[in-house]
Formats: sequence, structure tokens, C-alpha cells
Amino acid sequence: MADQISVTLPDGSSKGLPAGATTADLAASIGRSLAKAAVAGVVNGHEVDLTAPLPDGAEVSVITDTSEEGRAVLRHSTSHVMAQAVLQLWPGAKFAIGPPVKDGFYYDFELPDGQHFTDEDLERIEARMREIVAEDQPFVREEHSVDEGLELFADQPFKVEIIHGVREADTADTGDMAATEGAEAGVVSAYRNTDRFVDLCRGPHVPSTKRLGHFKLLNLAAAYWRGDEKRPQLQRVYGTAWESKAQLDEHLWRLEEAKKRDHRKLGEELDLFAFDPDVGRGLPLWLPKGTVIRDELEAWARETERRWGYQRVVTPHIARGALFRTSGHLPYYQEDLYAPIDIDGDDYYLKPMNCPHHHMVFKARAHSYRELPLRYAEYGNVYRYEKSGALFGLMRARGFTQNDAHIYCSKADAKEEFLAVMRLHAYYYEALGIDDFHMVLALKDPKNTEKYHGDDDMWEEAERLTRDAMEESGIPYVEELGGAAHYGPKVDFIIRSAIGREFAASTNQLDLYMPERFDLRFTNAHGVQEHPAVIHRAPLGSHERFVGFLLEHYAGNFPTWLAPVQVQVLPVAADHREYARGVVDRLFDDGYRVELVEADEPLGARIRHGKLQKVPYILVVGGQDIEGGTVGVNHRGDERPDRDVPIDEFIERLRAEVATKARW
RNA sequence: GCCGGGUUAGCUCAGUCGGUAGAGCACUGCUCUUGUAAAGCAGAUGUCGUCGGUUCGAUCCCGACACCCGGCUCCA
Repeated sequence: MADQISVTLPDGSSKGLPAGATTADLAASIGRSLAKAAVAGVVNGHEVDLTAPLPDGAEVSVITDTSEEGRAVLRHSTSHVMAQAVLQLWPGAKFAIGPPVKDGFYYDFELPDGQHFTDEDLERIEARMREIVAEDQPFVREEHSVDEGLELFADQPFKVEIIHGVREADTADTGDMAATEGAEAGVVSAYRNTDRFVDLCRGPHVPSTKRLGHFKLLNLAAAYWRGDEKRPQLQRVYGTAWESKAQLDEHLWRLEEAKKRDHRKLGEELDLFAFDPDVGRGLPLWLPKGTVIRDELEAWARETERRWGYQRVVTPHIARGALFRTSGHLPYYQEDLYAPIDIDGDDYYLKPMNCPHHHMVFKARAHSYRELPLRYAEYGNVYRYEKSGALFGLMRARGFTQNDAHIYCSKADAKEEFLAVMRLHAYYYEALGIDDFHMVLALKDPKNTEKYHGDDDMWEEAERLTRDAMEESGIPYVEELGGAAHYGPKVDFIIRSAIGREFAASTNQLDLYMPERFDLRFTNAHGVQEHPAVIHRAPLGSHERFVGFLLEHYAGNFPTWLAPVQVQVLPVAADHREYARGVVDRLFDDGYRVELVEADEPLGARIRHGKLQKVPYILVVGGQDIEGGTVGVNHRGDERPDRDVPIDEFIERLRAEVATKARW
């Protein structure tokens, strides 16, 4: 056996090391800072512990703690520390799985005797975790046979179940869990910290608990064992962990910021919308100020769509069951519909989507190819019976208004029309300052084909057209198996808010199926009847979700064109009221949303109230302004006021800002 | 829908070992007449989420339900 080995580094160079050298040794031989930052290695494409000996000739790279892979290792190791702490504090507790997730980790537990964690327990667990970290416990990898593994975890039923997965593993697909949890191909791997604590795990892990420490436990939640609502419900403890205190603090700051930007909180503070149990769960009431935002968005979309060749239609909120049986919503999606209303012995349903009604609009007249494409737009109110636990403010409501339209065109034009819709999305997003978005192409799940209607040729054609259009759009996208609509592939636009949270803004589909189902037809150039293609699109999604998103994205600071109150005028003292009134009237006549704030409170207090309401412009007018025909301009976000601005100059600034839909 | 935690004034929250309750902000009135992020005084405000049970007595204990929050599941 040679006493030297040679490994290849990511840059293609090779490096000689003594036999038995590890990734840690490799990192140390390259540099001290790399050695310090290293948390694991990748050997021939597999993640390994720093302490694992390197095989001769391997391709090796070092995972550092600032990479997402490195953080995942830290988080995974931290989850083991948490499990150890919990098992020590609650003897007899059962532990299930504890993977790293985005920004942190969790672990699922079942406490003995029906006990459950409380928020105070998080501090106890965390305190014990800090002791474990201070104890500098090693993570030592062990490999066992299946039988040894079953013995080792004999009192841990969830671990036993995972290991049993291995029995079938030799031939069958065990699913991801068995693999990530350390039971693969007849070998059970585990990581031991002390005589008393060992956890089933694939690894890799940091060499010692002292490598950890920048973590915090965040919240408790419930989770089903293996995500199956028929299986036992466990208690999940979520935490976050980072490579440095600075990163941890920044993440905690982001969480605080997310709370401040919570659209439900802002909606209340800014008087935008409300819910009332007597109206019904998930049924938002738009207050006057919130309605301004909705209306402005809608007016803009209406004008934009007029220019882009859409026509408006209006359809009822309900329809007979017959319509939804044709569309396939009944009986397939019956659970998601509000219960039927009996009218003269016939069943009527609140519409969950606008498309069936729009198809009937199309069908109301005969069409020639010369008229196509026909683009029917409607801000249609739809109602869906969302599960109560899924409701989330405006983001997931049971009644909402879609910025909806359906485009009827020939298959030959479908790609170009689809592309135009994507351009329209990009246009809207750019105007609103949404600069981080991508698309997801949801295809049908090949393992579960009976869920989908229509034949293979149709699906293939729809997929091809969709993918071609996406390619041509230049907008980044990913593909995802499963998740298609029952009638065709689906494109979701995912938009990311200023604090990095992602939302599915809208779903767009190229649909070759419903036209057959509804027997929609047009006469082509050869005088032959043909089915059109249909594009379902809603760039602004639902007004509810979109305004909720914008609330978070802007932190409530709506650009002036959308702001419920655009300008407040504050006379310094009662003597200046008449002048202030004149300024207000002028702005009002020009169509702005403006308020006079009487001088019955000190100026500072009135300024403060306006700022808290996030009013873009607070104008202060006093004796000096009366003399010069000026206003004192307080622009939202600016530290200092801009004094003695001629009123005409201010109005021009306001006009330009609103006309261009400027962000600030 | 499932599990856990909640629900006290418009909002944020305190409190009652079971004897029907309080603060700050907001609100109303009066005074102050203010040049850039909280003027002063006074006042009013609650079925203590709803219904039922236990009790001499329930906001408090028990049960059911409603709603909210965190997740899970779901999401045309």
C-alpha cells in the first residue's frame, strides 16, 4: 500500500497527501482560513465528514461554512444537539427526523405521557444545547447492519421504522427519508456524540459540537409523521443556525422585519382591510383606503389591457352545476367548491374560476378566424372553499377578485400569444418594482397519469408550445413534475418580495383541452370548424394576494400613485387654515387624494401621525408660505423637509411622479 | 381538515389563588394656536369570544362551539 495518495481539486490541479489523510488535512494543507471554514468534504460527488480518510485518486472539494451546503451541515449537526438536549430533559421522549431546511433546521419529537412542549421549554432546551456545545462532544460516524441498527434504536419506534425501510431498500425505492436519515443499501449509519446519545443519520456532520453555537430555537409546530395526516402527529421544534453571530443576528433581524411587514398587521394599521366572523372566514372586507389601492391597480390593468388588445366582459358569480360538470370541476374538484345553492330544484354553485363563464361568452356567438385572437378580460370574483387551516389573511382567502382573462386563438398563434402574456407579466412587474421573479413549468406527474384529462398527443403539444414560448421569453424558469392542471401544463410566476419571501403570483396555462370539452369552435380560413387554443392568464393574480404581496414588498410605503392618501396639508396654526384650504382644493381639483389636517394638535404630533400612516407627502404651510406662495414639503423617507417650495413646482413634481408611477 | 397555542376596551397588553376589571395609545369635550416624529386637563368606552355545566357566586374551573396564530396537509 502506497504511503502517498493524490487527489484532484475542483480547479483541476492535483495534490499529494500522506495515505489516510482526510478532507480536514487537505484543507489545512491549502490554508489556515480554509481549514477553519471547512465543515465537510465532497469526495467523488458524495458529501463526507472532514475526518473521513480520502481514497487515492479522488476528486475532492471542501465545503465551507459560508456556503449553503456548509450551512446545511451546521444546521443538521445543530439539530442533533437539540435532539440530545430534548432526550436528556424528557427521558423517554421519541425522536423522529431532524433535517436542515432553508435558514435553519427542525426536529420532530413525541414526548412521553402525552406531554407537549411550551414556549418556555424552548429556553430550557436551548440552555442545555449550549452546555452540549461547550462539552466539545465529537460526532463519530458508526456503520451497522440492519439488525444491529434495530437493536441500537430498539426503544425508538420512528427510527426503527426508518431502518425497516432498508429491508426493502435493496430492490425498491425507499423514498428520500430513509436515505437522508441514514439507512441505505443495507447499511445503517449513525452519528454518536456520547455513550448516551446516538442518532441515525447519513451525515456528514461537523467533527465536534464546539464547531456550532450560533443558533436559536424559534417556534413550535405540529407535523405529521412522514407528512401523512393519517399518521401520528408529532411536535416539531424549529431553530435557525448560522456560521457566525453576525449572520445569525442578520437572520433574526430579517424575521423581525418580516413581522413588521406582515400584510395582516399593516392592513390593520393602515386601515386597508378587515375580516369579520359574521361575514365569514377568509372573506375580506376592503375598507375605503384599501379599496383605493385595489381600484388604482385595476384601473391601470384595465387601461393596459385595452392597449394590449383585450376586451372586457362581465359574467355572474354563480352558475348551474351543468356548467361545472362540463368543465370537469364537478365532481373532480367538488371539495374545493362552496356547497351548492338549491334554486327551484336545480344546483347552482359560486364560481371557483372564471374560465367556464368566459367559454360560454365565446360560445354565445359564432366566430371566424378573422376575429381571433379574442381576449376576454374580467376582474371576476371567485369563491373557493379553502381548508380553514390554509387561510392566511389576504394571501389565501375564500373569496377574491382575479385579474383574469382568457385568450382564444388558433393553435398556430398560441405560442406568440403565450409569449405576449409573459411580456405583459414582465411589464407589470417592472412598473411595480418587482425585479426578482421566475417561472415554474408544472408538468403532469408521469407516475399519476389518471389525474389528468386529455390524450398524450394533446399534452405533448401543449407542453411543447409552452416550453418554446418560455424559452423565447428569456425569463428564467424551472420545470417540475406534477402540479399541472387537470387540463394542461401550468406556468406559475413566482415573485420575491423585498425581504426575500416568495409567492406564486399567478397561474397561466395553455389549454388545448377545455375547447374540446366545451366544443368551442371557430371557422378557419378553409371554411372548416376548428377548436381554438385557450390561454388562461392573471398577471396580477388576485387583487387580494397581490395587494398583500405589495404591502410586504413596500413595507406599506405604497408608491404615490397607489397611496390611499397622497398628500396631507398641515397649517402651522389656525391663522393659516385658509391658505391650506386653498392648497387642498387645488390638489383635489387636480384629482389627487389629499387631506387637510387641522391645527388642533401641535405640528410635531400631526407630522408624526402622517408619517405613521406612510403618507408620501406632508405639506406644512405657515405665514412664510402665505407670503411666498410656497409649501414646506415633507417627502416620506426624507430626513429633512424641503422648505419654501413654490406650490406650482410641487404640483408638477407630484404630477410627474404619479404619471410615471415612480416608486418613490 | 389535523395538531398545538391563544381570545380581557378600537389597538397593544396587565389583572382576578372564583366575589362582574385596569394601563398606555386611539376616541370625545374643553384649553393651548403651534415651522417639522407624541401639548395639557377632563370624560366615555367592555356581554372579559359564544353557549352550556359546576358553584351561593364564573372573566377565572370544566365541556362544546366560533374565531385568531404557528405549523402540517392542501392549493384549479
